[in-house]
Amino acid sequence: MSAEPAVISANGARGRTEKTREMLLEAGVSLFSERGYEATSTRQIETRAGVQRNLMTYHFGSKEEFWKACMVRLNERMRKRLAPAIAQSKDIEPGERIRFLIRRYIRASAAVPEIARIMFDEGRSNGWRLEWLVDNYIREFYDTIGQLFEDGRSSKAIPDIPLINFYYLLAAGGAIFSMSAECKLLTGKDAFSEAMVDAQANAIAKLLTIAV
Amino acid sequence: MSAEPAVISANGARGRTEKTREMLLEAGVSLFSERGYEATSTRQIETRAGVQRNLMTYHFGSKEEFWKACMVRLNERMRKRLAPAIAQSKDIEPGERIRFLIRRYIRASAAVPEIARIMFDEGRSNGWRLEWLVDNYIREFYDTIGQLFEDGRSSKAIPDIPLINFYYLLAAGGAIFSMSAECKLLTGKDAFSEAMVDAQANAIAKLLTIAV
DNA sequence: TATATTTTTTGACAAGTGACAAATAATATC
DNA sequence: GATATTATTTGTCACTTGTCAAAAAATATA
Repeated sequence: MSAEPAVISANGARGRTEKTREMLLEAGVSLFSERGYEATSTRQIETRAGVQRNLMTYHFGSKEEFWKACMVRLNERMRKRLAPAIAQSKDIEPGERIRFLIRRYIRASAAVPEIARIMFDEGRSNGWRLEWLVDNYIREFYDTIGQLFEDGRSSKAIPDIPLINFYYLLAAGGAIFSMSAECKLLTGKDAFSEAMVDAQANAIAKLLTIAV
Repeated sequence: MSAEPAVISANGARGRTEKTREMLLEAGVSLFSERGYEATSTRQIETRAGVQRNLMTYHFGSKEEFWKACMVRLNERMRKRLAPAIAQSKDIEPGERIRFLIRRYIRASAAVPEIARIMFDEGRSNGWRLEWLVDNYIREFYDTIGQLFEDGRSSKAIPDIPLINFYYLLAAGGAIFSMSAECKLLTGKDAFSEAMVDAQANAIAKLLTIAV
């Protein structure tokens, strides 16, 4: 009754701290994507996380730093979904490859709709958040899409439109999931249902590629 | 020096009041679309409008009613751009008609980018604003698109994808203008330049229709 | 067990929020 | 010109915001 409690305490302590941070990050990701940065208060985040007031400041220093931590987490979540798709795509013949990747990207957009929401939000006006997002993630993503675009163009798999428009159409492919509340109210349909995600993935893949 | 000032005063009075409302509405439209409803304060609106504090409450009753007035104004602005396009389209042969309307719609989205911004913003989560927008404008717009979609399908001018996906792709066609700040930072290009608006209109029209 | 460290809890703050009400100024009506 | 109406200006309210600081509790280290 001396060694074991010590170990349990040690894990319990780290576990408690970790859980607090975890709950806060999860609440932050959903609230920032639902309401935007300015419209989300630290107290709202703490309340949804089910933790005490001021724990966000303690664990992350400031609302600004906390937001960045949320973005890191979101991006990691997206990366984990896209990485295997990219790996798998290597074995697919060039013609079908783009279509496959677009479908997987749309599916990922549905699985992590918070990213598109935040991009639509932050992309509107300049500021430290947009700058941070572009510097840390968006630029790299854009370059990746650019590479894929060139490959697709040279293998005649992508229609003749400029990269920029292709990129923003791809990004906009997640709009239906971003606007899931409107979609439900307008059409009565759940944007996240398997059928709907499938339909959207197929529609975007069909439109953004040339049939063989 | 008695008759003239009276007339000027009379016009000046109504003119002054009208100008206050005008300045407020213009400030509201831009601020609501830039930052969203919750993140925009009445004092910010009044400051940008260049009018005194509390004049928004006086002229519109509350922030909520003021927001609705801003939405009416925005919708009117969009309607004025789309109405002539629809009238013109009657003379165009069915095959080319959809393409023409899509191009005009995208151009209108560029001319009034605030609408798409607010839709991306409010479409995310339920609330009185989304409900109001759907009831007053979005539902009607969706039905109009639905009509056009059916016409386009029966004349084989639109690819075989469901209406919902077609609709959200069309709506998202304005994303590049919504995210003009990101676009500029990412690509260095102005999303509102004539060349870019043209490219986007052509790209969406090309992808969402079947070439003859 | 005693002590040091980390985490949680509570208290407080200056600044900002939307809204109400009253005082003042400007304009319309007679 | 006198009076009524409308518009603007100023004052204030209760509430929320992000953050700092200190007290309290929990855990780690010795």
